[in-house]
Amino acid sequence: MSSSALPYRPHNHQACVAQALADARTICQQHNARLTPTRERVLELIWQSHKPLGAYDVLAVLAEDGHNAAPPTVYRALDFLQQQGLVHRIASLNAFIGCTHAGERHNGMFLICRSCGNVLELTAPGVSSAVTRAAAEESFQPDNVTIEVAGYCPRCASEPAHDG
Amino acid sequence: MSSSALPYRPHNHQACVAQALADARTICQQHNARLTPTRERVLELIWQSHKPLGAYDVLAVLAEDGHNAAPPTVYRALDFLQQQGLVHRIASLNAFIGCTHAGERHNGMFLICRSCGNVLELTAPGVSSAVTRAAAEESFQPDNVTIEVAGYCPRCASEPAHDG
DNA sequence: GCGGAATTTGCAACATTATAACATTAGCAA
DNA sequence: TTGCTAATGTTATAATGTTGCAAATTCCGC
Repeated sequence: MSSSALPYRPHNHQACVAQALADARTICQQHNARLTPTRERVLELIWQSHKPLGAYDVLAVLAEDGHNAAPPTVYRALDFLQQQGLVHRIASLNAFIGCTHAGERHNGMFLICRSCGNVLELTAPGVSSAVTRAAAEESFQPDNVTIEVAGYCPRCASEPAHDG
Repeated sequence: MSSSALPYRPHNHQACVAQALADARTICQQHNARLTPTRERVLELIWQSHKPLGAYDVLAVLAEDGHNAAPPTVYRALDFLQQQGLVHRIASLNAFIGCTHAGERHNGMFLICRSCGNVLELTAPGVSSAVTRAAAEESFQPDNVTIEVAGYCPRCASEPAHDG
């Protein structure tokens, strides 16, 4: 269900998407949640690259599909997908990305490349525990942790701007 | 220039603001940056509580002041203040808060109370180093790190909704 | 002080992101 | 079928953020 540093290496992205959709079906079934055609299509679009996609980008593609959709359609689908743990919202970009750890209990951390735009989601236990510890020192009860790191991915750090 | 867990305890907030403004003047002088009246006023407004303030909230108060301001005025002032390290933007809230570690080299981490809305900024070396390490493992060059923890502050965790 | 360059602000319009409110339809079970 | 709930459609609007250009202010060398 996962692999590491995927976005930075060439890979069979078709398979990547197919796997994500298959996982999503399984997960929704387990949750007794309905992965309707609209929701599935939105998930597919989000997964079309490892770059986060804005809600209105999704909307535009739905329009091309011939689907006469309005913003609430997209936001509702995205809300649903987030609740099922299938996509994440990147707060610093107002955009959404497919979760590469769907179904796993995880605390994501996102590495966002300023140059190519790809985002890598990591499970970083060391970071999570450090955050929990720091919060505990202030007697703060964490509920949701957002960690987003903007910078340069290995490829872009050496040569500029890739599209992978 | 700092103290710990300030927002959660009663304190002389007048002095808190005055100190922040005094620090800001010093810092801007050191940077050869101009803390103009508008910028100073915006900083003061941001500091009026330990709750983050939206750009349009600032705008509304400026309007009450009789200042005929438009959005760019506020955003420009906020950009300036961010560049000087005097305020932080909380991405998950689209709002701004005064920096409690202005002038210090720091990597902030924000504890955001879902109940009272107060935000505590921490310097968390353990967290920073864990993030840096995790990024390094992926050969990623971090540039800017966002860490925002939503949850419940000590006061609200016991009894509901304070205003401090 | 004076004049030119650079910074800052005013202002109007616009772009982007997100939500509210209410009507309609689809899925499903008694 | 009937009736309930979840999901979607539809319209309008709210909230957040930006662009571009003109006017004013400030800085700085003279």
